[in-house]
Amino acid sequence: MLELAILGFLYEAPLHGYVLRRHIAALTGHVKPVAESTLYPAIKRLEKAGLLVRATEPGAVAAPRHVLRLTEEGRRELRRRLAEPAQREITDENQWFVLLAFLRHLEDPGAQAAVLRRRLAFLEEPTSFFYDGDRPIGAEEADDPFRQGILTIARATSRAELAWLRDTLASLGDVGR
Amino acid sequence: MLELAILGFLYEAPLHGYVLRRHIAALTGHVKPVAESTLYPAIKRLEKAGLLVRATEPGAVAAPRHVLRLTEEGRRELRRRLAEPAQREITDENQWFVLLAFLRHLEDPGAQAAVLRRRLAFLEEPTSFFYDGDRPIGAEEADDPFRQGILTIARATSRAELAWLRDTLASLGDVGR
DNA sequence: ACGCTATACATCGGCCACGATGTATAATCC
DNA sequence: GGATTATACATCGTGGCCGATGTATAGCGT
Repeated sequence: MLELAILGFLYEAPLHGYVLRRHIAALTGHVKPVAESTLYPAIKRLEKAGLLVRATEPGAVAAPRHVLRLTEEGRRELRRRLAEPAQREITDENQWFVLLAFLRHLEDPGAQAAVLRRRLAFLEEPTSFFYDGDRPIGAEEADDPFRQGILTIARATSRAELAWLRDTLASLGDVGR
Repeated sequence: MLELAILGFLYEAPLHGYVLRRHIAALTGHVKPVAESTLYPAIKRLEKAGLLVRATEPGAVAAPRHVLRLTEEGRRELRRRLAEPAQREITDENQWFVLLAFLRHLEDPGAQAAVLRRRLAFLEEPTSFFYDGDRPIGAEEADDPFRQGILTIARATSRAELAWLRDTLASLGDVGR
């Protein structure tokens, strides 16, 4: 997820680590703060994999900056990760949001629609959080207000996202199944 | 998060690993499947910490079962973790939902309300996913439909949860700030 | 007869994330 | 004048999570 965010932001413009960090903090930081000690090793991994290169520039106000720029391979890799996301990136809202943030970099509307359809299929599967044996328990019959809350909130989110997905798929010219 | 789920389910009744796993899968599995190779080491950690004990029973249909039962210390630890959640458990919806699922085990409504108030404070903070410099970018002006979607969905979720939080706080007899 | 699925546990290696800590400089606040 | 904050990088150790793999037994379909 972190690597996807790095590739996504650098796809738009070369950045140095510090600015990159602030972008990532804005995108996911309120939910899951990104530690510097996670970001810098991640940058190193991507560099080692040949997906980005560093150029050292004298620092504007402090230490010298390492300006990070995606290689052509890095640009291909971002598009690949966007087009073929892992199932976790479809199901986990945190990861899904990161993917959505950069989905515009897939130039083919059909490929974009295909990704949205995977999310749609996931949301259309019936899922409950609690079961009585095999029978799913609805929000009305949950035995405490907190579990009711989970079901209520999840349902509201799901409804909003389904509406948005269907609208967006339609405007992408997707003909449905 | 996993440990909290284990403690939470065992607080209600002793279970063996396999059933515990199915409960956890129902609670969080559609978003983030729980691997057996994560569950069993987690159980071991909790056992080593003195929070639960195992009793081996002959297996009903297969291998012998290890029935897991919380110790008094384990029960105290669950209540402590519920009453004093880490900030991540407040901000990350996945973790927050697990916490909510077991909040009923805090017997004091005041303590329950205090936890909900922390989530309320978090949701009331203004947060945007994207910035133009320091200025947050709203859903209307986001430059692509996918980023618009993120903002739209997040807003819908937030609105639903805020309504539920205020209702529930009121019914817990919370007088507000 | 054979394979598949469910029950029921367990280990191992690798990767990744995080907190703590370190090293500088420059600006701002009190 | 001293402390704090922001900029800008980096390492290290701990520990969690995961995929792959292993070991059994029992039932069910074909």
